[in-house]
Amino acid sequence: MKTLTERQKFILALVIREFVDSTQPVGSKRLVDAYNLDFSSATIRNEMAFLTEAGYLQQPHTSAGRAPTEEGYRFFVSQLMGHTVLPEQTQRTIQHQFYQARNDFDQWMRLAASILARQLQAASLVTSLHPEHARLKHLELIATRGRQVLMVLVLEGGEVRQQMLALAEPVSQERLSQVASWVNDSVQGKDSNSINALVNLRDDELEQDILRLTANEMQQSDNVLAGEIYRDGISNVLAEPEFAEPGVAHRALRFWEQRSHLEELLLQTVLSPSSGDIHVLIGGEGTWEDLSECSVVLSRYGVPGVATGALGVLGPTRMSYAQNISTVRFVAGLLSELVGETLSE
Amino acid sequence: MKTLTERQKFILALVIREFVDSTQPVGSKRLVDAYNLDFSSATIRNEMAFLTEAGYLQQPHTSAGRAPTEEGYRFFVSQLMGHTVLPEQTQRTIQHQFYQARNDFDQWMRLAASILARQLQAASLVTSLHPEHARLKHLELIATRGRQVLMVLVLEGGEVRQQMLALAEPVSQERLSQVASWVNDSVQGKDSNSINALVNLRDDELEQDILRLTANEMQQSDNVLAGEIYRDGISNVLAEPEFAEPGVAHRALRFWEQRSHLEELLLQTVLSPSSGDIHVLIGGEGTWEDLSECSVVLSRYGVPGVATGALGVLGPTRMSYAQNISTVRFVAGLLSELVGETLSE
DNA sequence: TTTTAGCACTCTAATGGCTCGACTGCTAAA
DNA sequence: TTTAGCAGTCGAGCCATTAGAGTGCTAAAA
Repeated sequence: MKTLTERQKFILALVIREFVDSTQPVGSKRLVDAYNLDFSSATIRNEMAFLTEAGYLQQPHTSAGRAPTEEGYRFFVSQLMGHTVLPEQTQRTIQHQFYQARNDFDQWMRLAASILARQLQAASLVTSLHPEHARLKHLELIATRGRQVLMVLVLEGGEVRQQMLALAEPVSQERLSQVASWVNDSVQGKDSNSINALVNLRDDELEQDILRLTANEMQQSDNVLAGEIYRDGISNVLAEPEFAEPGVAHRALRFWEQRSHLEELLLQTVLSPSSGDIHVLIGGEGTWEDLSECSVVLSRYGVPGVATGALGVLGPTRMSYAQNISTVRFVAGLLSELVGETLSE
Repeated sequence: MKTLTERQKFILALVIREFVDSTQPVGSKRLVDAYNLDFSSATIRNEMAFLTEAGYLQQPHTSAGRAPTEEGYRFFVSQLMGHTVLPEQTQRTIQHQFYQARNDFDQWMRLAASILARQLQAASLVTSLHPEHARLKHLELIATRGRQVLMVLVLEGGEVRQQMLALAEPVSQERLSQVASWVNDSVQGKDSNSINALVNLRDDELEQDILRLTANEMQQSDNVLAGEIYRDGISNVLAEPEFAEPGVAHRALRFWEQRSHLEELLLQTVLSPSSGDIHVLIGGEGTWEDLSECSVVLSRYGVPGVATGALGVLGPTRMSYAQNISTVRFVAGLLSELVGETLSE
């Protein structure tokens, strides 16, 4: 990778800014005019030629202006952009919206998605909050028909899981309530391992079964992505000009719609062990074919080691990275605070 | 509305069928060739002219073939189509998929959406099952921080609601558990009205508060659309040729994404008191501007009077109505059976 | 050595004219 | 009542042309 002079960096940043604003490849003359530069268009042309050679800019065709390459965006994000902080006014607006919904615990994530989508005119994604290690708060067993039993687990932190069980033989509601009551008395606050360890200490077969199934369900709940993934604002993205071609739009939408794709994306970025602060994926990064025209900004939120989740936005590669990153960072921070207040007892 | 001869009905049905298959306006000659008709193209032309006059067909321009009008589709669906039953093989495929997920109670709706989307290459929608009149099964109160309390309600039928409360003053977890335990003993199986009636019989302020809040939350739960709306397969729809124009695609997507729009749509069709069997909305029906190129097939499912929900598909107006309607009907029936088995005790 | 004015060149997007072909509606005969 | 035949219509596709934006290069100016 060649090193750039200060002026080259400056021009690269300008080109990106202008391209993001105008949607059009930017030419040397236009750039000089738009920003009242002290250089002539010929100088800009020379620098642009260099930046193109270095792989940071590209030309759609010979007689067109320059557009940033993915590499160009990456350089911009990592070296040029710096830390932007959200304007006070915007911060207050967002805080206010959360304040209004402070009681609707299970609506926070939906709200976060809605705010991100509206604020950034992008598609947003928020996973539900997930305890790192599930602990049982309460168990409920509800007889339905014959051997069918509905099991409801309330976990510490408020997450709820339900599962339909088919027992070996029919059991009365009274018997079920007895078992549930015993389980609630003896294993409250325990995690799946401790519960599993209890199984062999009991003689009663039904109790054993229930303990086993409870532990199993809680193990499943330990999967970071077991909960809901809230999405919003995808129509914002498809309104962008780069998605006018039906093929591009269709690929992006297909990706976004498929939960498994999103899970993979999250696991390989913010949910990976080596996860840093904020992840920025530019143009699919070679791995996500369907996202070739898109960029993704992701962040983790919550209380590390206790309960966390992930959130982020997807937009065209030609997005305002400074704005997107600072907004995602701010919302993640805000949500983390709210969650922290709720969890710390 | 003019009455049609048998032959005119026959030709209308053929034009619709051919148009649905080919995506192209169909001409008289093509129709004769494709179906080996016993009339000449001139005869077809005369009949087509009549059908156009009557408002069932339209020409994009003078020298083009005919395409069905929305009125034409409506006539077809209500008079011509008849009752199609899903092929045995398809029925078994679908049943099999449900059988495999029979224990994942809360996954049924998601699965139903997925099946509808895949089977019909359309966008699908399934609301979560909703009890007509919520009854309390279990209440859990969890102290979090200071005056904050997480309230979890488990309703009969398995629905779960959680809400963050801010009490007048801090209360210990023991006290909360006492109150919860008392509530569980005394109001189990009661609906919101009965619970509200209890409030004034108690002296304890905390108990009164909790009762009030519980009743309030259950009333909210009585709203038919309080639960989740699962969606799938919207990318299938945007792949259809009529959505190649970005404007059309964007409008449809914007509608589909906005929960409030879907709620309104459902309330005015399958959830309205006068609801019949299956609802078919063709081309927005003048009410839904954004759905001008779309049709929607909706059905209610569940056990009437006990717990119900709605499901359906959205596709281009040029859809195979017979196939869509019969599939929606079948899946709704299947889901109703499953739900019925689970609920009847 | 760096910057800039000037110029020849390139390529797209837009425009207009042309043809081809798929339809139609109408008329007159079967 | 049906059909063969025919004149007429209109969009899609295919040039050729043009206007305009932008480039790279060269040689002069700073």
